[in-house]
Amino acid sequence: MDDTATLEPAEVETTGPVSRADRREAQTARIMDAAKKCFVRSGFQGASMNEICREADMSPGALYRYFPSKEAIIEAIAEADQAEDAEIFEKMVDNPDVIDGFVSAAIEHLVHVHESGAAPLFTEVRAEGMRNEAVRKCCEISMEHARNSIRNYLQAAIDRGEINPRAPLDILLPVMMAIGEGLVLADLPSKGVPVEQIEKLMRAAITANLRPANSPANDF
Amino acid sequence: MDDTATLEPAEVETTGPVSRADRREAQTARIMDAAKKCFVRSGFQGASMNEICREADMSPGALYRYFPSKEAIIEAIAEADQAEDAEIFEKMVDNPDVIDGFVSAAIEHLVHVHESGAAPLFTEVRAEGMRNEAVRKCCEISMEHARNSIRNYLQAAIDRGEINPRAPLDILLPVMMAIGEGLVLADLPSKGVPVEQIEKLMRAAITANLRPANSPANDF
DNA sequence: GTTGACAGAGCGAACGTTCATTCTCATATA
DNA sequence: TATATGAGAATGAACGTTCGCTCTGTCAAC
Repeated sequence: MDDTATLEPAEVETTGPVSRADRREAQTARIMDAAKKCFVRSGFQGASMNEICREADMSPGALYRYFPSKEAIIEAIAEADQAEDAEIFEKMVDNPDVIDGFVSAAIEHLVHVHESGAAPLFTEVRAEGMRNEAVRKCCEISMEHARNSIRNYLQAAIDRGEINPRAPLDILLPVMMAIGEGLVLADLPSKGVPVEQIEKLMRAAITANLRPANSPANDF
Repeated sequence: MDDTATLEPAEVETTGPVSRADRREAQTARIMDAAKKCFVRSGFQGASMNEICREADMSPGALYRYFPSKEAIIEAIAEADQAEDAEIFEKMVDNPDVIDGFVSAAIEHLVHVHESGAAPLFTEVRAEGMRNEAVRKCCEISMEHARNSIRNYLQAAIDRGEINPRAPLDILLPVMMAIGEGLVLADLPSKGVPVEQIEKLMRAAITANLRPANSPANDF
């Protein structure tokens, strides 16, 4: 009836053999995909291993060959989730316009979370991070990674005299990231708010706090 | 050893008797307080009824006289939590300066969540709302309540010609609320960011989007 | 004022179920 | 044959909830 997963040994690619390592990787990914669905549906604690096995079309015995525990699956997902996000803010440095660079990165993140339907998972990871030490660590590391990328980016712009932030970076960064995270978690596009509008308002908010010095006529 | 709760029939107040209804109310509150602690510690699904009973210093049999199920406790807490928040935005209308009114309300909310240590519970409620219909409804109702309060407040200011928002209210409100929620959930004061600084940056962001017409010299 | 029936409150063992995990055994690959 | 992979029944612990019971305070009847 379902059979949604790519499982059959042949037919998927024309290649028949598939090395041991490749199969292991594919199976691991299959479990993580299934687990994500279950976690979104039922939460980390609410999803049972049986539910995940059913979703992955796999027996418990098989699953436990790839992950030693439920906890390990949660951690792997949290890690993958956060690693994905970190990338976005690294591309930011290529944009010479610091405000456009930051806003574009944030919006790209927002669109990515929206389109992949990851907002519930994101929320779940956040909640789990409040009590699960491993998940918290993982979140903090990726957060700090992003924060450092942004900090360097903004500091360079400050040094060039392009912006004159309303507060020291130690204050500004956490606030800007909290604002961004709020916008991402709310998943407004799914509620009918167009991305372009979100971007416009966000840009105004960020501009007001970064205060570009040489900007051609701020219109407010 | 602990005996933290107000349980003893006498001694708490000079009044000895304590009516049946009063005791019921007190016990209900005691259970909800204990449950909150457990939910923060272990999550809605991770906290067991036994854990809650232990925290409330009460047997399961006794607890089930007050709540028919674990689900019912969760709903009661979510409801109380959200009802508390709604109040803050109703007092907002008393402030004639619309930007100050909005920002002050948001900051008051933020401080309240920070001081009551409610951020983890808030996060938990959000996550549970993603899958529990009753909790979702409860969140949406209180959200809409707050949104309506703010909408009326801003619309009046628009009609008076005091502000000229950068976008229609249908767009502006969800964005502003998402920003506010992000700031509340991040609980920045607990990470060393002073409230006054958050307020300053938030005020700039909001001002940039509401665009007060008669404001004496915008400094950006 | 005493008595006795009654209702609400509370207790904690016990229930059936479900959980994460393990074990045993079969199959497929090399 | 040797080894990695898989299935699925089995396991014991923990879960939410229920049950039968006791205790305590209230109040009408006398």
